[in-house]
Amino acid sequence: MDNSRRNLTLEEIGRIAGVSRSTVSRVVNDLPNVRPEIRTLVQSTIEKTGYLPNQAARALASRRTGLIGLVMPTGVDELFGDPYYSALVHGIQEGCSEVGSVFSIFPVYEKQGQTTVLSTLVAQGFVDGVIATAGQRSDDLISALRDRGTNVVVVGHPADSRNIRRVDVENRIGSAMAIEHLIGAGRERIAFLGPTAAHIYGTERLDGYRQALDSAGRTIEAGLIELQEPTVEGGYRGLVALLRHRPDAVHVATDTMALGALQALRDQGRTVPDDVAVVGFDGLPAALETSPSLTTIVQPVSDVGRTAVHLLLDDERASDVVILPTRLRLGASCGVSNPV
Amino acid sequence: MDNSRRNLTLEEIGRIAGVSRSTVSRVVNDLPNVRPEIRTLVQSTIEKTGYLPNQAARALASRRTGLIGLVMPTGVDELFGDPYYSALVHGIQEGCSEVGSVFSIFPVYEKQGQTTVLSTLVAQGFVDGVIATAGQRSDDLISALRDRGTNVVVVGHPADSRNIRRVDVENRIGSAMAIEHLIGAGRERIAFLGPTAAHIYGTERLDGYRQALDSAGRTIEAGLIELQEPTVEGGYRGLVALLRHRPDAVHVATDTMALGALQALRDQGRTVPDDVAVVGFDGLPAALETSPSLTTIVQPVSDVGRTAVHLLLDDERASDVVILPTRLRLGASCGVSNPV
DNA sequence: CAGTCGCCTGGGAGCGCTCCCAGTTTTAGG
DNA sequence: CCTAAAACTGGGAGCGCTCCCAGGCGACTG
Repeated sequence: MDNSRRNLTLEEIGRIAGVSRSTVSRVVNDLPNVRPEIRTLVQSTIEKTGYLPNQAARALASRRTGLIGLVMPTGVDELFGDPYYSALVHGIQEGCSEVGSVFSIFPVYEKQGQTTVLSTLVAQGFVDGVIATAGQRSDDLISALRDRGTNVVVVGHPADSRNIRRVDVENRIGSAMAIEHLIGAGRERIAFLGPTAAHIYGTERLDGYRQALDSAGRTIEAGLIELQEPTVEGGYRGLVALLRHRPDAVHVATDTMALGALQALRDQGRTVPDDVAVVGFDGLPAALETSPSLTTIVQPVSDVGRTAVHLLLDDERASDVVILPTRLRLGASCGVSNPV
Repeated sequence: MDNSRRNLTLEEIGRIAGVSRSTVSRVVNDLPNVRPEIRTLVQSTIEKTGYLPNQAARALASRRTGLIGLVMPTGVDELFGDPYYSALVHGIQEGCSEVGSVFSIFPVYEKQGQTTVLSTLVAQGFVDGVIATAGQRSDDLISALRDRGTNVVVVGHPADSRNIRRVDVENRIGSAMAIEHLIGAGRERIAFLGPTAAHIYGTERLDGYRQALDSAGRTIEAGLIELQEPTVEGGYRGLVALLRHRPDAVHVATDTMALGALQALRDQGRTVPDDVAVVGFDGLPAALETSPSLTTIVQPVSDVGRTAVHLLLDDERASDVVILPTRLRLGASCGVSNPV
């Protein structure tokens, strides 16, 4: 391999191999209509010269870059450490390699006009499309991208979801499953502990809770519903508040909160699942390591990432919203023995 | 703002404003030689039309993209959760906004030929330059990038550092400071607990330990040197092993290992700093929250990131290697009262 | 009032690629 | 062996921008 500074062009490779720019282009892009021996010849001169196509020129001519961006309006501090994002990134990565794109994370800080900076970059030519996660801080950005005509797919449910393609999970059905499971386990006073109303997924999960109780003919007791920040601390506080209303089960709408809730139950001398059964939501890895292990509603985070990539690159626009199913994963925290 | 699908071009903006493509370009790029009233006029039509320059065309013509990439050959799982990376990313982000570049993280998985994929992307036109962190897994990649002629700056010390611009910290001097501090505190049997030899920074820190003891006229006892994986567990194991040689102080060469070491000391019934003084290395946030709080050698991670960006974009190539100083931060784990 | 300089302005010439079409060669068919 | 179709090949015409140069114009000089 030649380590020359300057990069060669298609034209030059063609000159060396004794063919035209077009033929070299066909070989590089693996297109048909090249005689096998010519193809081999060209391939070997590409190899020999260490030629790499210029992405800028390619992007300009073809109007595609082969780059997909994940914008993260959450600070990097949150990103680093949240297992949800880790799984999501994995899924996106997988999806990208399936479609032959490259994947890159654009961390966005909220300082002055960063949103502007971002849409500038993203809007024109840098990327083929953008995946963004819904959340209070990103919703403005998402709307801005949509209004700019940027190819964007949202993970989750932004406040303004008009005209936005998105991938989400069955929040409502998932939480309903959790409640049905607890009812099936003979629980009478089932509480809900979830994130504040600012988080749309939380509202959806609360809806599922309400619907499931309703369908079972139970009354919904306001005191058995507690909303807190979706953090470990929020879970702890929320559970302490709930205990005053003597629940015998609680559906904690995020596993992170469930971690706090389990700790609170321990500190308050309640045993899980005997005194209080717990069912989480999310299916984070940490939920497998609690004691007792957490029964939870698993969302297919990795599939969400993969699906987002495909949706982003799907020209046919088969569907604008894809909702992926959630499933119940039994642990020991709900008082039901593991399935066969 | 007009949300038309198709993006306008410089030429079209010019036509609307009644000026030429060149003048619009001057306004967009904030170049001189435009009459103020014309500038205002053009700016307002740009505003009105929502025009954004095409980055691909710009990159092709100017040979610059304004994008800086951080390649992460460590799996995303490691990345997510390592506070070192979090600080580094912050620093790079800062540096980028200082020079007006955009910053993007390229996660690289080690699957088949990902290295190839990466250098393809990175080598041509996508980015102006790449920042890579040194480490066993990334060293091949770094060499490959260098050989391709990619503009690259390495953070840390790769195995093969010939012809590579890099930013590093004073590992040797830092550890020497730690030892001098412990000597000054009256410690007699000072141990070293660091990462295995595969980690070059660890070797440098061990060198600092040796030099400082040497300068103080002390003998170096092989049993007081212990190398383990640079994890919390490694720190725990390493400290347990060291205790057989009755140290009254230990310099743990990474704060992560120090976390494990402190736990081990606690489990073994030793008090810190009375029985064993501890000085760490890195200055991670977690070191502030241990009990007792960890005295440690702080490396300016954020500055490392900023410096890397400037080095990457520095045409003059003022210097090829920048070594940033480390400093001692006093905690309670070394048995010296806090400074005034 | 001519000459010079500076500030502006417009347009040509690419950057290296893709896309498309017109040619040329090969292959198959009659 | 001729012809039609298929397979292959080369080059023109951009993609939208930057860079550079030539020219226009007003202001200042002597």
